[in-house]
Amino acid sequence: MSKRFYITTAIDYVNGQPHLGHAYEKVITDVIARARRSLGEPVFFLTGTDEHGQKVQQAAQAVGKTAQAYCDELAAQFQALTVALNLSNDDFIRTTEPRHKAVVSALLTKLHDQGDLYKAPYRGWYSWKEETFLTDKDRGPDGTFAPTWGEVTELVEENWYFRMSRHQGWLLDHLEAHPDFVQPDYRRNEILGFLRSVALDDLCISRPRARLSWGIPLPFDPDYVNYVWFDALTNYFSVPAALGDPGALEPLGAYAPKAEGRRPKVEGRSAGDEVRSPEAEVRLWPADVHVIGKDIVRFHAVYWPIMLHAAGVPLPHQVLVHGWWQKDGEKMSKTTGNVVDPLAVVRDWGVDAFRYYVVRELDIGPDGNWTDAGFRARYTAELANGLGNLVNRSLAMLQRYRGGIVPARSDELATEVLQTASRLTAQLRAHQLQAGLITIWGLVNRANQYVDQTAPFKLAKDPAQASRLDAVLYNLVETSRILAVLLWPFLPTTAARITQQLGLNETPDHLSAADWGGLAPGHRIGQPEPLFPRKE
RNA sequence: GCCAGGGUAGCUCAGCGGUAGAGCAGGGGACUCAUAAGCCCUUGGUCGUGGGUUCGAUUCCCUCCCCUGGCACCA
Repeated sequence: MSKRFYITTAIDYVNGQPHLGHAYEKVITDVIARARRSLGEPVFFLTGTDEHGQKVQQAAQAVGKTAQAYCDELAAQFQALTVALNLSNDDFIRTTEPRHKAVVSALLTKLHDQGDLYKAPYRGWYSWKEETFLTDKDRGPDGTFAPTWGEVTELVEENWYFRMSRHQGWLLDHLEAHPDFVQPDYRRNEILGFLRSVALDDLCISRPRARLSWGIPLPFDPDYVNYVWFDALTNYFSVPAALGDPGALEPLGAYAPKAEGRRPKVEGRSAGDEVRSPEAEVRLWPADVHVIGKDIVRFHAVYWPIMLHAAGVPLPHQVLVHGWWQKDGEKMSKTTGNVVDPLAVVRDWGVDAFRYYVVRELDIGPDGNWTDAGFRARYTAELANGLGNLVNRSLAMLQRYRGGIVPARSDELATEVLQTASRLTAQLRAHQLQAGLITIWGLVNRANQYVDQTAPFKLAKDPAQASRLDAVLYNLVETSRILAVLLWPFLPTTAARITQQLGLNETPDHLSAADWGGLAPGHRIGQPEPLFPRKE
């Protein structure tokens, strides 16, 4: 089997509840994943949680739980989010899983044996209360540390470092040679600017176990655990390796852990069945797209490629960087309460309304602004009155005038529909999701216009116009069918409902079905039902 | 402080040498299949400021102001 299109989200740190930012990143990743499947490519979509580290250890302690129990609870919440958002992820990685830890250890052992890691002392100001080193940024205006830090003393601590700095020139060359490696371009330019102007330091990759126990031990020095980088970033690589992907195991050579042979287990999903077939050989690495937020660009565009390069592992093809959401023009903050709870929106408006709004409102890259009024406006105008009403009036007229029986084929809208599908295909390949929705709605609007121009409700009153009415009705229901196919990556539930109302059994999950003439004359459609009920 | 991007209709943005466009919002109209939805028409702008180049600048150049992002520094 050929290599799958392998796409990942960032893994979420389990120090709080899932919020809009988490949900947004997962939705756009899911749309890309579904789009590639719809285009006929095998896909592997990975998401998960980042569970080690001091904050987790402290948070667990604060509520009197073990770190593991605390992580289990929060991981369950993030897994519930993937279900609520109707994500088609093929696996869900938790960094506390043995399959992940084994790969992290293998990678580090290889680097250690190669001499890419070294131990060195670190001297700094340490807050015993907060259990962290402070920097000059933490000093007050008078040069002292604020009392909130508690006792602060100068401390010397040995730690392990990764020889990152020596790869700076190589990375710069790589970025210059691969314009797609970081997208959008302005993010790439920022990284290029950074690499040209700043000398990279080596990366501190450990914490003494005495100070931080909740982490993956360094395989060559049991007094230390991993600090962030090789733990969190490696998740993208550890899943393919654990699944036995030769593309991931071969670079590790003798260091490779034994593959579990376990196939990804994600319950209750419909998409990507072929991906989960147990016989299929898993070929994922290198990853095609890492979807991340702008706050972690440097880790993914600098640290991660250098880590992989040093280990002799092929690099992912692209880091795709999205922006952040504001609420009503202001930063979302728990303390002020101006937050958007994605689960509440899904509950009140439906998962597809949520998916639609976030993809339609914000292009991948810039920051966006969530307003409840804007959400409501798009829901009403574009989903209910646009798409929903079109499908509803089209099916209702076929039921009323032709008893729900599809008439003879007519190709009046065929050209426009195929042009839409063609344009959308190109946009999906380019990850232009917002543009894709605009393209689809161009067809929605055209079809609504077509109803008024052809006025089937007038034709129905004149028996002499029967064949003309047939033609118009065919164009409308066939357009509705193809809309379901086009919408699938974005609004899978809605797409399935349209197909179902059309009385079809298949799932509209392949763009190849967007070919004109798929509805057979004589087919009996089902009953129309509003897709997006108007709210009050 | 340095680098990049941006300031165009009430809102979100496109245009980038020949005195401006889209969507939404606002106004009007004809219709009735439909979730009182949809369709058609339409009012809105001295294109951030001040200069310059040009026959002519929103469009090119310079100054300044403001916003956003990145980096650095200080705290």
